[in-house]
This record gives sequence, structure tokens and C-alpha cells, in this order.
Amino acid sequence: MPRCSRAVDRASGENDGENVMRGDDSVGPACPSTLLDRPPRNGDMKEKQRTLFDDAPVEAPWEDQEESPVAVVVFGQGARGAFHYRVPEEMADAVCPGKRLEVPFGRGNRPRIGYCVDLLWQRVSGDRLKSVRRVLDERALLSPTMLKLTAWIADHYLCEWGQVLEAVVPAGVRRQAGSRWRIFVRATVAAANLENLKLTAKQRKVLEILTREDRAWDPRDLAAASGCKEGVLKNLVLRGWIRKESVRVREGKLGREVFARQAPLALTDEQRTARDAVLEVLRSGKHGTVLIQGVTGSGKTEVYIQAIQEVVSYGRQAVVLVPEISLTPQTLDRFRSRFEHVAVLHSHLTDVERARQWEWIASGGVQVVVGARSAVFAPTPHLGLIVLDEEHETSFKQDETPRYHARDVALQRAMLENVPLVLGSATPSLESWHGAQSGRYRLVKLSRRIEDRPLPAVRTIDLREPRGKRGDKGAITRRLDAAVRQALAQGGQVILLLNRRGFATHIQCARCGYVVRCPDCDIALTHHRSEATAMCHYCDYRVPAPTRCPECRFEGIHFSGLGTERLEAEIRARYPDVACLRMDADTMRSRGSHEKALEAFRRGEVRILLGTQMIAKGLDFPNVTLVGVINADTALHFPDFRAAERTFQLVTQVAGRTGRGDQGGEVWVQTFDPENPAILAAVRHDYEQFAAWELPNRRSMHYPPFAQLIRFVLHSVRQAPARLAAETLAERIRQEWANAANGEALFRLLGPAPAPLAKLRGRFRYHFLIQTSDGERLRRAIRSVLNDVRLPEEIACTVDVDPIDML
DNA sequence: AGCACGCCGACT
DNA sequence: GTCGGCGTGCTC
Repeated sequence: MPRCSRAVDRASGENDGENVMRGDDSVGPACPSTLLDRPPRNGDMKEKQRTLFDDAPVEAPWEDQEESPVAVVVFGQGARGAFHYRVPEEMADAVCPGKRLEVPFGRGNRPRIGYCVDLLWQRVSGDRLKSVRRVLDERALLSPTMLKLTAWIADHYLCEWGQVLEAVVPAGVRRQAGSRWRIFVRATVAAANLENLKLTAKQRKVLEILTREDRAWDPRDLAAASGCKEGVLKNLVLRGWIRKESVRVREGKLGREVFARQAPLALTDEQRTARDAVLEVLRSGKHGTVLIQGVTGSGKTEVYIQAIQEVVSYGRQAVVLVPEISLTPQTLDRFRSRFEHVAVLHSHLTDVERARQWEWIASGGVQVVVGARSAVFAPTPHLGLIVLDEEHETSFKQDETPRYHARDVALQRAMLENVPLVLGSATPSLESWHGAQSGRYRLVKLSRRIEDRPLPAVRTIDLREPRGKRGDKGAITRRLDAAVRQALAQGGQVILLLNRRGFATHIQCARCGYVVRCPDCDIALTHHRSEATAMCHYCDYRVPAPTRCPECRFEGIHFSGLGTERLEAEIRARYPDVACLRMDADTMRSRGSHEKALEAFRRGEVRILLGTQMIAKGLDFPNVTLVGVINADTALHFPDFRAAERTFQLVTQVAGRTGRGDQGGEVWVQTFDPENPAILAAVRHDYEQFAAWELPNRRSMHYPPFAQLIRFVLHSVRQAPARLAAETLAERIRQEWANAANGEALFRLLGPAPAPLAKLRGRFRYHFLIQTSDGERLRRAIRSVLNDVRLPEEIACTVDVDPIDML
């Protein structure tokens, strides 16, 4: 396999401002061979390549035609499907799957860039195929495994392979961000021939350096090393003893901080069992999935780290996926204090930074990749393990095309690479739990916290009691207020969760009942008092908050419904001398604010932390002795079959933020529905109780994990065409399924109906949901329908396989 | 995505 | 009789 031969490696190392990207540390694995095995060159006649031209007349005579390489190319947007191009002789070595190619396309043969996904060997007669024009990448951006993985994603999530590739390879990598072309020089003569040349002393010195090893030099470095001016080099170029060449050079510092190293922590028995379960799979050399169901504070991270240490000792890399929200410096520092080379991938990196991390990972110099959802595509050359922490988190599902779920992609990748997958959570998704129950995954439980700390006592406060009887004003009940005061008096810190931002959730006229709504979305506007605006949380529409009813001009407008902004005001009024801090999407908008807020809380400068779910997860502050949930029911009444699961997870997770220090901790949960099984189970920290209650519901309703869902949303500026398109499409799919006749398999089409969010950003939305026990067959039916219905221009259609968001 | 082909209304 | 509307289909 041809390697990129001109390995340029400047002796000056990596921190002096420039790094040459060619050679061994450049992007991507070495040219992989074709995905399909290359047939023998004088291939036997049985070898049939599947091409789009199978029905074309066979060119004769066979014997006259040489087999030649044919590149299979897919495009990021536009043309669907794969296209075949002949690879010209001179490019045969450079073209390989995983690189981008420039090819002529359409009648005008306009140049387009596509991804080579396969290389076939075929007999091609002259004009049947167009030819590849140019190879864009020095090295493959995707390994054969990553090509298989992306093909699986395209198939499973019903989108185009090219679209997936476009999402997998960061834009900065495609643009080669952070590097530029520079002119380098290289000798054209061999060292042995130097004797025979008539050279000045300086010229000879230069050529000696250049011929010592076969590589190109930066003219400035060469001038410095040989002690002569660049004019000497110019002269040598003129005489033809050296030649110039363009080299892609990385610019800017690559400074890496050095972190204080920490020794491994001693493991509890349970932790050791969990680690050993992972190591057992690891050593088997086969894929296996381990689900670690560990209560909050049970030390899952240390288990991951110690398993990864073994992976690293084999010279392999581990990928650790965490929800974006927990990708805080604390999480990173944890890994950086234990491993030397930790790469990070998350959405707040610039293109250049992301490209750097990607290239570094691809070079094999990284031991551990810590990142959010898209890090599941980290180009580790020798993957050894994937960890998905907080595996129940919904942010692992991408909410734009390709709508993949990182958990499912991670599983697929782990199977393809024959490595273990570790899923960890205190509150596993029912999908993963069911996987463990049915024996597909190995289950390990961490039932105790580290140092045997007890889980906090969780108690509910029934909001149904009349306010008068409770003696409450505002959002904080008397009982919770007492708990807050006690916690503060004892020097503890308090976390208060309210899962709604803004000041008031409804702006309503007290006389005529008119509610201020978004003109573009089917949603009531939220009042944000600090900005004196009424705001739509879905499209960001804002108007000045009205002082009188827009409808009847009455001046008694009511701001009702509680948000974090109002809760903050109430807290400041109740506890005027106590420093409190609100964390929600509004206060945490600027870069770094999240870290700053948490740091202030850690240092104890802030005593009360209140906020939305961003404070419910992952935080580990030993001094938090009280957690209050202002209203546990906010997620419970969503039109979504996962509402109970979400409620259970949220309450359990936020409860887990306390009792992590020596002073213990307690949790008060305010709710209108204290008998709700999800809340009862959370109060008891009893995941299995919750699962035992919820799984039968899912089974009887044919919801995941017992059936697969595919959701369609059709939207348009006009309502009637959107509804019509939904009805037409649903009917076509129904027919297509019926034609494929499978009496056994479940097929249930719910809708079409207006989506719960019936209007969004000025577009009317209709949706329908299909439940099936045969996802494979359903996908096939849908593909076939999507291939031959053409929706009107104004209609946008999204297909969401395994949907999480049902609004 | 672009770009042609194709089959029906208002013009020199 | 043509010029051009954008619906439909193809691009290796």
C-alpha cells in the first residue's frame, strides 16, 4: 500500500509553533484496502460486481478488457445514492475508500466533491464511466470500520450515506483548518552522487543536510541549519539540485497543559467486580456490553478509569462519551490527572481546535478521548473500549439529520471493532435495562456509595393540600423553607431544582382570559422580567412584556406559572443575607459561565444554587446537605410515553447531588402527585421498582423497548398541504407494508394528527408514528415509499427513527 | 442540489 | 404558430 512517502518531521518538536501534518502523524489511518475484498486480478467470471449498470449490454470480447479500479462515490447533499467513477491509472495508488474525490457530475460535468466509499475492480469499457478528476485527501478520513459504521447509520436512520459522512468528519478537518500551504525544499540528487557535482562549500553543506534523510525542509530551517542565506537555496533550485514542493503546515501553538497526576483510588468490592466484568470482556477480545447500574455517588468514573488503564496498557485508545452538560473541567481534569494524553471533543470548540483534536486522535497519540455525542466517531486508530456515561441522557440523540443515538451507534461501533461497550447510569434507560434483563448485556450493580455513605432520605411534600392549611406563600412550602433554613444554619449548601426557566410561564388577562402566545409557534410566551420581555422558548420570538391586555385593553394582566427567575426572586426575598445563584440557559449563556458558577458554588461563595435540569446532573459537591425539588410534576404530564421515565430520572438524579460528604443530606420533593409510581420509586432510590412498574406498560402499549418507533413530521407554512402530505405519506406507507404482507409482525400507524407542537417557527406541523416489531422490514417499506413519492416543494419532511423528542 | 426535458397559457 | 411556466426525473 503506498504510504504518503514524504514523511516530514521537523526536529524541533511539537511546541514551537508549526507542525507538519504529513507523514506518520497526519490525519486518518493509512490507506485502507477496499471494503469488499478485491477480487483476483484476472478474476474468475463468477465474480459479479453489483453496479447500477448490471442490465447494460455486456461489452465483448472480455479478453480484451483489463480490469480497472472503479471508485464508488457518495455525495454530502444533492444526488442520492452511489455513483461509479473510473480511476485513472495515475491515481490508482492514491484513491482509496475514505478519501474525498473531485468528480465530474451531471451534463455539464461540473466538479463535485464526494466521498469514495468503496473501490471495485471491474472491466470497464471506455465511455461507460466518467473518471475521477482529483484526490483531495492525502490520507483516508474514514477507516474501513468507520465506513461500515456510517453505512449502518444511513441504513438504520433512513438517511443518505453522504449526509452521515458529512456529519462525521468535522468541517475543520475537511477544510484542513489551522494549516496552510508552505513551500518546502527537497534534494533531487542522492547523497552518493554529491561527490561528482561541482558545488561551492555552502551549496555542498546544504545538500549534505538535505540528503542525510529523505525529507523536505522548511527553507528557513534549512538556512539556519546550514548557516547560509536563502539565496543559496534559490540558486540550487535554479540549477536543479533541489526542488520546491508545497507542504501543508499546521500553524499555531499546540501547547498542552501538564496536569498533576493522581494515583488510582482503592476500589470497593462492588467497584472491583464491575471493573473485572469489563476487563473480562476486554480480554476475551470480543465485543460485549456491560451495563453498570450504579447509584449516584457509587464511583462509576473510577471503574471506567481503571478499565481504561488496561486498555491503554495495550497501546489502544478508549472513547468516553458523556452528555455535553457534564463535560465540565472537573470531568476532564479527572481523566487528565490519570492519563497523559487526553483529547476532548465537544460543541464549544472552534473548527481549528476540533480539527487539531481529531488529527491528534487519528495520529494515535491519544490514550483517551472524552467527548459528547459526536465523539463516538473519534478516529482512534486502535480502539480498545467505549464508555458511555449517563447512558440514559437524551442529549445522546442528535436532533437533526442524521438523527442518530450515540448509544446505539456506540454499540454498533463496539461490535464492528470487537471491543467492549460500557454503559453507566444510576437510572438506565429502559432500553438498556431490558437489554440486560434479556441477557444481551451483562449487568453489574453498584448498590452502595463509596465510603459506604448512605443515600439521602427523600421525602415528598403534597402540594394538593390547600395553601392556607400549608401556610405557604410562593413556591417554597413551609416544610421546605424550614429545611432550607436548617441546612443553612448548619453550614450546608442547598440545591433547588425547578425545571422551567423565565419568570412566569403564562401571561394572561385577568378579565378576558386572553393568553399571550407566540405568533409563529403554538405555544404561550414566557415572561422574562429582567429583560421585560415576553419570549417564545421554541423560536426565540420576543416582544416587550405587555402591561395591559392586547385583546381587551384591561390593565390587570397576570403573570402566572412559576419559572426559575421568579423562584430566584422569592429566594432572595426569603433569605436576604444568603448568596444564591441561578443556573439556567438564560444566565449561562456566555462561554465559561457554567464553570465559573460551579466554581463559586464549590468554593462556598454561593450557598443556594437554583436552576433547571442543568444542576440536576453529575455535580459532586460534598457540602450540599439539602436538595429541594420545587415541582416534580413538570415532566410528568408531557404527551410522551417516556414522561414517567424522565420524571423518575430527574428526581433520582437531583436527589443524588446530596449526601456526598460527611454531613449527610436530605431531599424534599414537592409534588401534586405523591402517589405516582415514578415519584414513589425515586423516593426509595429504587430503580428496579420503577422498571418493574414501567416495563409492563411499555410492553402492553407496544412502545420501546418492546417495539421500534419511527416518527414522521411534515411541516409547511400552509396548514392544509401539511395535513394532506401527512395523510398521503401515511397511506402510502400503510399500503407498502400491506404489500410486503407479513402477518406476524406488528405494524401500527398512529395518526396523522397535528403534532403536540402544532406550529413552530411559522410552520404547521403534522405527525404520525409507526410502531413495529420488524424495524428492518418497515425501514425497507419506508425507503421504497420515500424513493417514489415526491412531496410538494413547500413540504418539509423529517423521518425520526427511534425518536426521543415527540413534540 | 442543479439542470434538462416536457407539456400547457399569453404573446410577436 | 412560438416563448417560457415550473412539474418530473436524472445525474456514474
